[in-house]
Amino acid sequence: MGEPMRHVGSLVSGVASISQALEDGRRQIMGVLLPSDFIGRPGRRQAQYDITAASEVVICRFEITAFENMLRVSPSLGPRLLEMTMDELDAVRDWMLLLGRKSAREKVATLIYHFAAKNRLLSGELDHQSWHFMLPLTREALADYLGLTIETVSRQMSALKKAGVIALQGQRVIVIPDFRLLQAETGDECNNDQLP
Amino acid sequence: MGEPMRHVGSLVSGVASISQALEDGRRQIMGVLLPSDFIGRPGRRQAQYDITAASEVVICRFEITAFENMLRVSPSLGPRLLEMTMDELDAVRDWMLLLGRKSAREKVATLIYHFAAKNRLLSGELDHQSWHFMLPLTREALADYLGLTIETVSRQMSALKKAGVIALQGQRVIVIPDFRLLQAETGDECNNDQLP
DNA sequence: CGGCAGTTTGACCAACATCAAGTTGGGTGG
DNA sequence: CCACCCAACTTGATGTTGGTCAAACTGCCG
Repeated sequence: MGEPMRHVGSLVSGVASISQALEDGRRQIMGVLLPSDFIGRPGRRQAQYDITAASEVVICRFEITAFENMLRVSPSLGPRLLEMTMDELDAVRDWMLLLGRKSAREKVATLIYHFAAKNRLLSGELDHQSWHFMLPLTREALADYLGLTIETVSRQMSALKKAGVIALQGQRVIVIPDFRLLQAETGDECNNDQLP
Repeated sequence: MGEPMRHVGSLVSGVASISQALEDGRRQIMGVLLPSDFIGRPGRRQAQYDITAASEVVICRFEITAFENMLRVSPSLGPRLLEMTMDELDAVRDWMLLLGRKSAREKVATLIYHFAAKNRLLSGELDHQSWHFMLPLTREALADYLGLTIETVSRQMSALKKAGVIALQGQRVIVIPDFRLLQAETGDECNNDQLP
């Protein structure tokens, strides 16, 4: 409610989250926005979700009407946006299985696995089994993304550390000695064995 | 895995669900398909989700390649599909808040509220405060949709009945004496007061 | 009149939340 | 450069919600 949305855009650098909250403060993050992700909804003038920066961000934004014109004129833009929207829909549907059916431990393992895999893919170093990267979210954001409390997230991270599945350098950097060990904790049993 | 998808389509009549499962049997329904809903994903040859009929259904289906040609040729089809996909994305994001942050009672109340509202809208009789309709899903499907067990769904239905928020006729027909009473149980506190 | 799938109810238990201290570590001012 | 500060995080004790296991109930169909 309040002023209408005037822009859509795309994230150029940094990390942000898209979330929704109940009046009593309960919050659910529905997605983490990374560079190249689209923000906003052409065809609608009313924001429904909160976009929150999780770091310094750069956003490339368009007047919403201008973007809608581009959409009408450029023949490649529509299919591209449809493709991105469908990818997002698939990602969000996968996350629903996590929210509705996974245990706290599986949730935390899955989240770490996802971020690690994305980082590894971007850097192109697929040959190493071990890996380390920086979590772009606070524990509170992690909790709101997983449908857990901060304390439960923290406890499960400690448990995974004790089990040797991950190691921590400081509070944000995570080391993964063996990807398959981590994958085994996600509950997916996905036989995507492209690892040696 | 297995044979590639050869068709996309749209639901003409009946009710179906789209779901995903873990190997140990845990299942999450990610959406309920009603007449006019689209099924499938142009641009992809691999089914990722299970579509399960919840009643007799009629489906209008297309060869996936034929549909992709229509998409290229017809100028109104792309935007239409984009609009539908974005609507679905919004619906699914709203459901994530339910899965991650709502109590069992709020989940059950929200689901009943949604089905009732949709039915009421379709029938056009917005003037009555009370309403009755038939739940199109078994308790098991309800549980898989809400991320709960059958038993918990059953208990919460009984609790709402005892509280006078709903009444049951048989096991599938639900009577709602006062919509606002039901809405108050959803946890949304949404001030959409278009009721008298 | 069974038979059986779907549902309800009860007793008990485990997982996660809540409440309450502690601990860590990065940034700031002295 | 050090000491302090404060937000973010961890850990522990306890409570509550929803899951599990088990038994009865309903109603539809043969």
